Amino acid sequence: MTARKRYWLMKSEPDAFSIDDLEKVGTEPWNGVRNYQARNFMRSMQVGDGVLFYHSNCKEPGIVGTATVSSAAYPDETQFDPKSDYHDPKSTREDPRWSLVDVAFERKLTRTITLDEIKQHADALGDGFALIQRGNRLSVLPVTAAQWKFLLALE
DNA sequence: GCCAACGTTGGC
DNA sequence: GCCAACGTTGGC
Repeated sequence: MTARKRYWLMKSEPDAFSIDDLEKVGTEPWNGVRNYQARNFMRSMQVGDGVLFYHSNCKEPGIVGTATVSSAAYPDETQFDPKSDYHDPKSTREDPRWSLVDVAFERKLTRTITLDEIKQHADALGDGFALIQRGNRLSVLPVTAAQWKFLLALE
C-alpha cells in the first residue's frame, strides 16, 4: 500500500549545493541535516513525494526548481565520518541519530519564485506555512497539496 | 557582515 | 528541570 503523495520544501545554500548542481548529478543524498524536526520530516517521506527546491542564504532567496524523493530514509553516512563537517561523535552505527533521503532532479523553474513574492501571498497560502513563519529556520518542511499548486502557479 | 531568532549544551 | 551561554541559520 502506498500513501498518497506528499509535498515538501527543502532548503539549500546555492554556494554549497544549488539546483544546477542537482541537475548535474541527477540524484543527491540530502546529507548534513542536523535538526530533529527536519530529520523527522525526512523519516516520514516516501518515494515519489514532491520537493520544492529552495535557495537560502543568498542574493535572491526563493524556490528555484522541483525534485522528487527517490529513496526512503536511511542513515546519513557523514555522521560517522570524523573528517566530515557533519560528524556527530554521539551517533553510533547501532543507533544512528541522523537520517536522509535521496533527492532526484525534476526541473528548474523558468524563474525564481522569490521569498519576497511568497510573503506577499501569505494569506492565500494560509496560516502555518512554515517557510514564512516568524523566525523559522527549518531546512525541511511540509507543504500542502494546495500550497504546492499555488506556489508553482506563480511561475 | 550584522544580528534576530532559535536550538542545543551543560552547570547547577 | 531551569536557564545562561553558545552556536547556527538565514534574511537583510
